[in-house]
Amino acid sequence: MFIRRGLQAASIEEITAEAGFTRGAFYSNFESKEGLFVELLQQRVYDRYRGIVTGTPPDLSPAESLRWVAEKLAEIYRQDESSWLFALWLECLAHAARHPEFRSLAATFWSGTRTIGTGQIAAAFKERGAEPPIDPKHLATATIALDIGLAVQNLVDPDDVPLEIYPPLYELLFARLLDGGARRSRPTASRGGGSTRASRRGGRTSPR
Amino acid sequence: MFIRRGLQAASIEEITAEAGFTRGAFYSNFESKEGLFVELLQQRVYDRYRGIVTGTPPDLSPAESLRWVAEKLAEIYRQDESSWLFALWLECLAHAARHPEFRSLAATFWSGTRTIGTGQIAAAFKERGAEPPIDPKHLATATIALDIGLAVQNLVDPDDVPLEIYPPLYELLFARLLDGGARRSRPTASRGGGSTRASRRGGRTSPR
DNA sequence: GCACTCAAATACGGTTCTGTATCCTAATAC
DNA sequence: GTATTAGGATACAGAACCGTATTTGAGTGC
Repeated sequence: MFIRRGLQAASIEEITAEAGFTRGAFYSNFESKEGLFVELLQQRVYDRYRGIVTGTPPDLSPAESLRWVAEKLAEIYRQDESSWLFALWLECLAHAARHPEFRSLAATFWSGTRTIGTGQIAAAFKERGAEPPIDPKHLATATIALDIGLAVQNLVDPDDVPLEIYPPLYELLFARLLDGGARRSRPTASRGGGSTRASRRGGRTSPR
Repeated sequence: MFIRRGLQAASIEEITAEAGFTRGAFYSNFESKEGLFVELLQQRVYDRYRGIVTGTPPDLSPAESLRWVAEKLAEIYRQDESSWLFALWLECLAHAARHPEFRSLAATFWSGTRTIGTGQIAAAFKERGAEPPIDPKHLATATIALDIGLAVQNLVDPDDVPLEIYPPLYELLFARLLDGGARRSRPTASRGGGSTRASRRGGRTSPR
């Protein structure tokens, strides 16, 4: 019902009716609508994310394991139709803006991804014997930020912000950075060869 | 009332009462709550943005005019306390996710910024006689995306994503790109000298 | 077989909001 | 000075929710 109607619009009445219960049953099991929402989100969404992150084979190289996670995520988005998650995610954020106690919940959307991203980026620099120009955690944050920002702009303006720009942008901003910025630039790289770590990520990594 | 209670939570009753009118008066002047919201947003927010963009002095260099816009925006955010805009903006997006007719409205948040950003970036490349590695519009989109994504992550997780990482990240991802990627990297650049175009933007450029 | 318990149903009282239909009144036209 | 009109107030009638207090009843222990 949250998916169908949204966090705010879904009423306790609707939810319980859909489940075949009454409102009285609800109040003897949950604190509030938000309480139910939190429990559901933990069970149905976060646990799957956690499973992916913790289930990454440990013997992969940084580039390979990043691709591994990206592909698992892409699987989820494909099978779930995915747009419902995006809507719910925005509603969750909007709620968090006015209800600070909700923020830590919303934060878990990305904290896991940020952690592994940080590790992978640090490893990639170490592998090349290079010094990161900035805290790898902040670089991981930036990759997530790009993902969020592109998804949002694509939602409201798909013509000006098509999803196709994901791979070349990741390639341009991050892969090149990891490579030390010394590679020769390809003038018309808009089609992105897809041979580097970033372009392999294939676009979406934020919940959508 | 939209600011105080939010787009969804604000009732027509509250709004009219606050304005010293009755609900009957409302319905003889507006189509719906959303209709009022759209009119208000246009008048109170977008017009100010438009004024800034169109009011940019035409004789500035690309770097200078970008900084000019950034400073004007920073002024607004400072004087308005600014967090109400962020909350409203998220609610607007959440609404747009479920009501496609709202998306074009939400899109105007960034279309103006994207347009001037595109022009500035193209000019910067031309000034240096370099070929953009990707459509400048997409680069402008990326700067906005970074801004959105960092703001969102900062909202829910200010400890892991402090606002201080804005300047060095812009410096690292965009300024360096504009400079052709040939500059010597400074190992501990987290304090970002602030001498380049991107770092001068000073952080926030998305509505917040 | 009886007492007990606990989850769920029922019933209640109340608030808030919506949208419309009708009435009022002050300004304007003529 | 009367007629017109349009914006706003009033009144109406219902719908949707909420949260709680009380009751029911199916299972459980003994």
